[in-house]
Amino acid sequence: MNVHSNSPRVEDILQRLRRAGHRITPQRLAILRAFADSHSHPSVDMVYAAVKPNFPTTSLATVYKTVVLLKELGEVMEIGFGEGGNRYDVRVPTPHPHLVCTRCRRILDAELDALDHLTETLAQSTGFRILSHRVDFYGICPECRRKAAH
Amino acid sequence: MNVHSNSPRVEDILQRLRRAGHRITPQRLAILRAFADSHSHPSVDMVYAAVKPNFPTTSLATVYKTVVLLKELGEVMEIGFGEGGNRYDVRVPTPHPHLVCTRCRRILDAELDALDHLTETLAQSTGFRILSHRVDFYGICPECRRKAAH
DNA sequence: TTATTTTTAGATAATGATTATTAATAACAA
DNA sequence: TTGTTATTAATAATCATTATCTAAAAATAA
Ligand SMILES: [Mn+2]
Ligand SMILES: [Mn+2]
Ligand SMILES: [Zn+2]
Ligand SMILES: [Zn+2]
Repeated sequence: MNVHSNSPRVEDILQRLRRAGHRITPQRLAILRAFADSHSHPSVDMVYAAVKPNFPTTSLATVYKTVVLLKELGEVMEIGFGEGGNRYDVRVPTPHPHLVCTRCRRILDAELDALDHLTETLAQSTGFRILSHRVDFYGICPECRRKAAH
Repeated sequence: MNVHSNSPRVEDILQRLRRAGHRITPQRLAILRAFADSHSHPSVDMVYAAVKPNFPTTSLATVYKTVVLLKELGEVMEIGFGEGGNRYDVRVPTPHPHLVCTRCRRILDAELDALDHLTETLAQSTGFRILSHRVDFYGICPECRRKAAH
């Protein structure tokens, strides 16, 4: 496999991994690529399934440990869901709103320019020091709506 | 104990429990009151701890089963948190924004009049049929800020 | 009331995603 | 190439929640 076939995002992370003294193993590279390639905020299982064909001996525990490492370095954001496992965003690892389709389980990024201003207003009115947020909208995505309209 | 010492909210729920053919047991009453009395969106463990002194034989499983029942009837809203267990809102069992203090773990209701309009705008621009939401702001509450400023 | 039926409580086992453990392996500096 | 040591893979442990099962309690019938 061509060593230059990585996205800029993957190259960035690889550099910071090396700088922090971590080793670049084939497993890590494959897991990292799987995370970065996905646009649907994958779960650990989804990444595991994507890596398995190329690295059949890969352990699920290794995927989990890579997630912990990437979280520590701030390179992945965990989106917690009780049921059916957490989801991850390696492309944009900072808090931002999401649209969650409850039918196909896809998760899309949402644009909400008003959010920052809203947060500031809330902080002023409540006295809270707001440091982060979790903003999810649940519903049915356009594709699932089209399918449902037989 | 006076049978009329319940809040209107508790009375409402009791009526609907009876109407649905469920029995009002002392355990259920105690658990229900503990949920309704709390302003901090308690966890199952917190409710269990509140009930234990009055009903020492109460089982944790009974608290969990009461939660399931109340969820089915739409009388409690579950707020999922991966770490340390879920939290519950019996006072306002419909989606609304929350302020979560990451220091003392308290959860407060937040007023966000702009949210409905925001949701509609987002639905229009994305084609999603938005049915629900989860809006949490994480930070340090005023009391914890005061304590931190020794 | 007493008997019969159904619901619920309490104890505890099972579940499932995640984390911890540990011996074997391999990345990488010298 | 070799040695050091991080990492892997397999698997056990964890922990909140759910399921199971029996006894007790409550509703219902007789
Ligand atoms: Mn995202
Ligand atoms: Mn609330
Ligand atoms: Zn969909
Ligand atoms: Zn606080």
